[in-house]
Amino acid sequence: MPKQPRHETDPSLSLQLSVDRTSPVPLYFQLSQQLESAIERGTLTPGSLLGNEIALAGRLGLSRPTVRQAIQSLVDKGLLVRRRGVGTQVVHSQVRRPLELSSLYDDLEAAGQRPATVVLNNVVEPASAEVAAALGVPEGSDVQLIERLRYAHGEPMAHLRNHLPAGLLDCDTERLESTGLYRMMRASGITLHSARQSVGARAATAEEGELLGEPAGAPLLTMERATFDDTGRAVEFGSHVYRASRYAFEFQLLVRP
Amino acid sequence: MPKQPRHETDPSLSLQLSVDRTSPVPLYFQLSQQLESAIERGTLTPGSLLGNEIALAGRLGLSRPTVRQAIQSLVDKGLLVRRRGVGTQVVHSQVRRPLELSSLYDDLEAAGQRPATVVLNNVVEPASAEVAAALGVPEGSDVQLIERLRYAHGEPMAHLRNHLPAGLLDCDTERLESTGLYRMMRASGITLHSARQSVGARAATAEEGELLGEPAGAPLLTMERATFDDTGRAVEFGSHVYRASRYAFEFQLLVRP
DNA sequence: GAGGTTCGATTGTCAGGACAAAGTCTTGAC
DNA sequence: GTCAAGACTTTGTCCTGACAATCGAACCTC
Repeated sequence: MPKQPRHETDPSLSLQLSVDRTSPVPLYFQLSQQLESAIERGTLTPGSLLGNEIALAGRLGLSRPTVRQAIQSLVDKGLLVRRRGVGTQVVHSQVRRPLELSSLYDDLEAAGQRPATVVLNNVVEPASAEVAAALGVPEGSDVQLIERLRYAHGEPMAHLRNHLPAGLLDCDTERLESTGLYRMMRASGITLHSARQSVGARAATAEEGELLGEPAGAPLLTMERATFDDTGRAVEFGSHVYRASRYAFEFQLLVRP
Repeated sequence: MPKQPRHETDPSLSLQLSVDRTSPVPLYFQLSQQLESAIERGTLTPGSLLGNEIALAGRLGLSRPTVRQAIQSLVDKGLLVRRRGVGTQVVHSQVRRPLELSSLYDDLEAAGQRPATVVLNNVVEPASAEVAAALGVPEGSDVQLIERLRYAHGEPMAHLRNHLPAGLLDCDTERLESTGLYRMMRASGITLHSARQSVGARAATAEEGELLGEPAGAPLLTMERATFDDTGRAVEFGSHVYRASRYAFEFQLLVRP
């Protein structure tokens, strides 16, 4: 019986990889996008080895650091795994997205559930102690309160209470009913950086039950979230409750190596 | 009035940065750790500019790529922000840890709450349809079931049900009561890679209430989690319930740029 | 045949240089 | 005084080259 060669045929050979040096898009990014779409498309099958970096660089006319940068970005996304002395492998799938700072609106829309919003309240009020601490503003100073009810498929889904520093955003009620809060922030030039979240559960009060169409005492999923931009300024503090019978948080997370 | 110079005094000058070239620890890692601890310690204050990369490299006797690699790792952690033409700034705090795949045991221990575990069940049984799908094994094949009650400060905290592929881990009951499941996995050479989680809420059944010291119908926080190693193999599927009155998930997350 | 050893393959780390792109600041024109 | 153009600073991208660390497999010894 003939010996098997150590490596199967390099799958990246038949991959039609190429880069455009006249494009303003960085070369490493062009490469990482092509690899990522090849993985999603299934051209690069899970478990298969990517050819070694030096050969890949030579074939594409790139330097090894550039190729490494492209591969590294996919490793960070959890799509590839590198092993010294072995090579770079496509992860055996199961990876979707590693938990973004997503708005409920975007999530529902992406899931094909037509989201709808009713603004219950949109006023400026003095900050309570809790809100002031979360936003890093003086207690009693002006903050914007936005209170919304979010529907999916015509059914109430969540009760959202957000506090924003006053004047940060033009909180037009009509726009709030047609899109998500984060989308409005990004559109107005705020670059979101990080968020601190707390997810818990508690029983519904009579009022909450009324709003959400659940009996009093029904279990609710709660989330509190403070969001910060890249200067460290708090841009939003939210206290939300979700109907546990209709909603759960789903997310993927990666182990940092 | 005299003009202010553009830059305040470079804070990294008084930082006692140094690298040990005889150490097996990579140079970029030594540097990033020193910077990180300086940030945590408060020596590098939020908002302050790090000296430019080239000067920093020269001062430390390193090359610029090495310094960049160190800085980049902290940017990925959310501790630093780079701006072209401006410099690298320490993020205005608020960042702790960007959500790890942590075990409840480690979390409780880190919080100073002495965790304790009682193993209720530790048997091999045939996989149900749900478990088989989550673990990627045939329905009815052997899987290990571990059922535990986790205490903190002597109070019941959570009811943990885990299913593992049979034979993956030596599930010694005594070790299970003295440490966490993930720690056991890592110790036996399994490299955790990613997990898919779902967090929700529901009312406690009578049995659950009994176990956890809550009345029937009390709100419980639920988590289901499938964990995968770097070959894509499912190594664990857990269905856990937490007392909502005593536990909430807290985590930080970063916006991927 | 079993076990340790050597060796090739592959990624990890590091250096040094060059130019491009973007933001800030100063200078100058109006 | 205001606005625009240009100089300067800083990070972003890319290249070439070199050696170290680690893994897997083939090889050799016992």
